[in-house]
Amino acid sequence: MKILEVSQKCGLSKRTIHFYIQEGLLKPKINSQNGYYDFSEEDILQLRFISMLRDGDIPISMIRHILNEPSTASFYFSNYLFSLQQKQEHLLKTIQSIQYILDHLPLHIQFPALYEVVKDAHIPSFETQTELKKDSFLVVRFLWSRFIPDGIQNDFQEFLWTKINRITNEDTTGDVKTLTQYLNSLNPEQLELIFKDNSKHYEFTVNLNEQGCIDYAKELEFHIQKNLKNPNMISYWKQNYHSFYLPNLRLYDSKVLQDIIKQISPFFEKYVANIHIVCELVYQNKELMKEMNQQLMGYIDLDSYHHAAIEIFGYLK
Amino acid sequence: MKILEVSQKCGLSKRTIHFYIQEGLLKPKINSQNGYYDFSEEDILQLRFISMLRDGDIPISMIRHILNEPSTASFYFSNYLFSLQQKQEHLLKTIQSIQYILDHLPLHIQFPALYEVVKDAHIPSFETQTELKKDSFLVVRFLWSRFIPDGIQNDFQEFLWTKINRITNEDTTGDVKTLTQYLNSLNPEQLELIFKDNSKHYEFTVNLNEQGCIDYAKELEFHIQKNLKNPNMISYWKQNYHSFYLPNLRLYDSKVLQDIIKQISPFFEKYVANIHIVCELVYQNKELMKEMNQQLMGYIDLDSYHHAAIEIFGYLK
DNA sequence: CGAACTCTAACGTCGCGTCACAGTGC
DNA sequence: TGCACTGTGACGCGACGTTAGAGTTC
Repeated sequence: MKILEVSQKCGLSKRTIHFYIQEGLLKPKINSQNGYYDFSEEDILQLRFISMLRDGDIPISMIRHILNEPSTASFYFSNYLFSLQQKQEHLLKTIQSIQYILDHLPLHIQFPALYEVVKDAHIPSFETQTELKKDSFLVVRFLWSRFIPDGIQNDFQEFLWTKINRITNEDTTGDVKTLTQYLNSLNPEQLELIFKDNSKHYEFTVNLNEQGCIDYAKELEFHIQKNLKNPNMISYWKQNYHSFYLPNLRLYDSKVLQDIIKQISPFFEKYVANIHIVCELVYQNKELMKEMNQQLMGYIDLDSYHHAAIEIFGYLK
Repeated sequence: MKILEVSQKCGLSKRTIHFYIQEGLLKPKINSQNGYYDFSEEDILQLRFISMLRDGDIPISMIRHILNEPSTASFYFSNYLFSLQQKQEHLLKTIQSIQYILDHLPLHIQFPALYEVVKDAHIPSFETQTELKKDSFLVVRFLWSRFIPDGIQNDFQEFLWTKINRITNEDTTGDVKTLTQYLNSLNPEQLELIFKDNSKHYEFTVNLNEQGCIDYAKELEFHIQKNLKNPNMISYWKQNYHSFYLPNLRLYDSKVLQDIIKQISPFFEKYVANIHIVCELVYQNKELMKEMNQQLMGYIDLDSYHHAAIEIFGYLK
């Protein structure tokens, strides 16, 4: 399909389509005979998708990130909604101010008087608030969605999911807030990585058989030794421990939440069991554990959260 | 005063101030010794003014027009308010759509499903509506404000002014709409000219004494003759007759409105009387009137509105 | 053959932020 | 002399619109 037809089908100008291609939002085939683009039906769908998001004034870069890694969409939409709400507030106040100006404009408008009217209208300045939403929406998805690979299927699951949201939202430890803050501090590449990693890692561990667990444990031991010798790794871990790893571990460790997830997810118990087996194996290596405790003094708690901590540190690359 | 101090006093960056100077919004003195700007207290006021309007995201060009000719401020603010209201509507709908997306996002976000959710969210596209406000605010000011040079001073005047607004708003002839449309079609320079002209012309005619009227009548005769020989003038008049001159004349001619204006304005009767005298004098020149009727066939009505029409045509430059 | 189409490249928009550079004041 | 200040000039951003030019298809 050539560009004119696509242009008409999507209601976008040719220039706009060229621009999206240039920006890497669309990668149509190229006819090597003449260098013309050859658009497929999928390209059309993608263009329509882009067009719809652009209607909401969603920036190109954000659309690119969403296309690259759809799992981050919740993150971007959630942040975007927040920014729109701020804009909306500002806009409302501005409208009131302009209305005030019009209502108080003298018949013969001259400078000093006009200045006073505008001053009294108190047009608000727009400072982007970085204040965090206390909404746990993002964190809940980040933590638990991987364990429900087929999504919510029935009313009971939905009920439980709502419950998880409520409980997480009522969190008083500050862990949810800290995690939200951490996710917001990441740049898009890091975010993409972490979201991708999340599901890849889940898929890997849940599918381990007996021998797989043993192999993985050995691999982890090896990696932990390597990582402990790498000062960059050590400092990376320490930097992110309190803002990410610890709150993460604590939230996973919540009995209440685990019980619910078990009911929703057919795989969660398998996942927990495998992690448990693997980490117990590594934990046998007393010398290694001692070194870990020394090197990561204050930045690890092998007694309370050792299972997951061992695995996460070994998984670091 | 040097720029750093100004920057602090106004809460604007040095770059921003430089930019405003470059854009002609501010014209501070220049110290010829070293080429540094030397800001006055007035400059500060003006900067604050600019800054306040910028807080409302009012474009630089609009601010420039307002500074150049404050009397056009009502026009710009009024239009700007309208555009903000449209933005607001769009923003509200968009927020609802994004909210919908977040509410319906599947746990595992993949492309085809995401597309469907976004599609069902119906993100509205933003088409700038050129639909006119039926508000007569602008036209009322444009028509009548010049006759109240000292502005509204007391409750009685305010009462009458409100009445004028109401009556004009209820206009059923379409003249108000036509005029609003015309004003909106002008570019900023034309607008500036027409608003400036409005009050200059008023001041001139209201201050004419007996001899002044005679002189002005002669001048008009001369100009009319000249204009009738100028095809550009003829076509200019014809082009603007139905969209501007005629509705203008008809609205001025309204007995109801004239009666009210007379009560508000101490000068209106003088103005009307002078115009009447001047035009009657020109009207004596039967030959000229005949030629006018011929040349402007269908685009003048010397019988119904001859007074003002004669003067306006002669005043054309 | 000419009209309509295709590509790429480059400039313009708007309100500054952010260098870089050269001169000035204390 | 050094450091903070002053000016000007140029590039960058974002999402395209708008030519302009060279090649292609029908």
